[in-house]
Amino acid sequence: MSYWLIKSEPSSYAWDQLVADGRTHWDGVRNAQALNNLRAMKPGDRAFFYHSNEGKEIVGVVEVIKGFYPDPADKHGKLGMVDVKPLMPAAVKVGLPAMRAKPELSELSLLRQSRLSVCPVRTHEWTVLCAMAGISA
DNA sequence: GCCAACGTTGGC
DNA sequence: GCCAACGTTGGC
Repeated sequence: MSYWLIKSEPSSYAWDQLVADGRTHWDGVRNAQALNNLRAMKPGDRAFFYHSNEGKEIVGVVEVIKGFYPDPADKHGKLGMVDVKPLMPAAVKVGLPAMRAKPELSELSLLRQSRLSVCPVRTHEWTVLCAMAGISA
């Protein structure tokens, strides 16, 4: 099982919306590197749900319930999506400054490449972040 | 195939 | 609202 972090601006798709929907297609990813990460997602993988721009914090955990499949609207066959469902909210939201303050997270993809919308998370990073969020996932 | 110009993302 | 980082586009 792999771990990830996916970003969304709350003004376009917030955690509460995902909870209300029960599941969603994670599409609209165009960046090549983010798409590569998306392609590597497998059912059962977990991802932090991060609110960018507003909040700038981890607000929950999602589970991948369907691995990468192509976007039928894309004629070039490059774009695609995965399906995710909410797993649990963060008991404590984890903001950027808190993450930066942790030496264990100095290599965190989110902190190193702020514009990458789908980031990998190492196992030890996942563990640290779960502890900070007050959850066990 | 290089690189300048431009667009977008996202933190501040 | 500004700007840094970075991706993309297009002229050469």
